[in-house]
Amino acid sequence: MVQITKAELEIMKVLWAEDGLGAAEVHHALGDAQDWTSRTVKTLLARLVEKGALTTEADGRRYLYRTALKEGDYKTTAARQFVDRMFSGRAAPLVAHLADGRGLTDEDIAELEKLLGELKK
Amino acid sequence: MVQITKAELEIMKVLWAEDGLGAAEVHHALGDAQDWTSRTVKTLLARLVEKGALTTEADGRRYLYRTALKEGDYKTTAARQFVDRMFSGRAAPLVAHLADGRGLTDEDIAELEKLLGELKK
DNA sequence: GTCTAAGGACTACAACCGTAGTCATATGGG
DNA sequence: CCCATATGACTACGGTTGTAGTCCTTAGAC
Repeated sequence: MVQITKAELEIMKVLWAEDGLGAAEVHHALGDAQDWTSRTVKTLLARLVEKGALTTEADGRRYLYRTALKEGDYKTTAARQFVDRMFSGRAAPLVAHLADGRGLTDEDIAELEKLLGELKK
Repeated sequence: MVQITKAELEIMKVLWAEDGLGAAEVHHALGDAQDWTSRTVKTLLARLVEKGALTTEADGRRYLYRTALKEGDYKTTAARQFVDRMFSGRAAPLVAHLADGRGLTDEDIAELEKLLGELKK
């Protein structure tokens, strides 16, 4: 699985939300969330293409960027890696730590219960 | 919260398991898990001290290293950061992604149910 | 007492990351 | 037709990380 950094992930999020944007559009979509110049955005896009996480399609004299890495696949792998590194692969301690401190919302708990119900089938 | 890298985390794990070891003992405890020279281990220990994640206590002409950062605190923060970055802070999608693919073990599911039961109180 | 070996302090160095700048080109507005 | 501007290609640069090496001191083996 491709390794995506924190900054690059922000770019991927934009393109997962709307695929096939040009660099300027990605920059715009980031808005104030990330205070990056268009140069920075383009560097990150280029690095993602190099890594194989994005593909380009010529559109006149610019590129449209498309995700080559599926959001779900990436997140599944990332979650797994994280849990392996931090919690020896066990999900329960992870959730316990999340609950600790900030606490899970009631909604989180309800969703988790529903999920567990499905998993047991 | 101190930022701890992947390699540094391996060192912390050793000291969380048994606090107050010397550099050579940490190196030994890592065993074959990490194929590092003792130099590398000492560099990582020094960086962790610099970051404030460990403290030293002189023991003759060597140091004993002690954790200054509690395992639970660190893991809680790390888990939160990860969930925020990847899943907008929602726990349920994270668990869903973990379940996807490898699947959670029955034990995981049982633990999670127990945990949810406690959380609802 | 002398020499080796273990320890800590300091230094190294390439790859990666965040954040951009420069350069050449090409296009659309006037 | 010309020029500002947008775009992509390439380059930059300091900080972090992984992975060590060198140097100096000192304690213990003999």
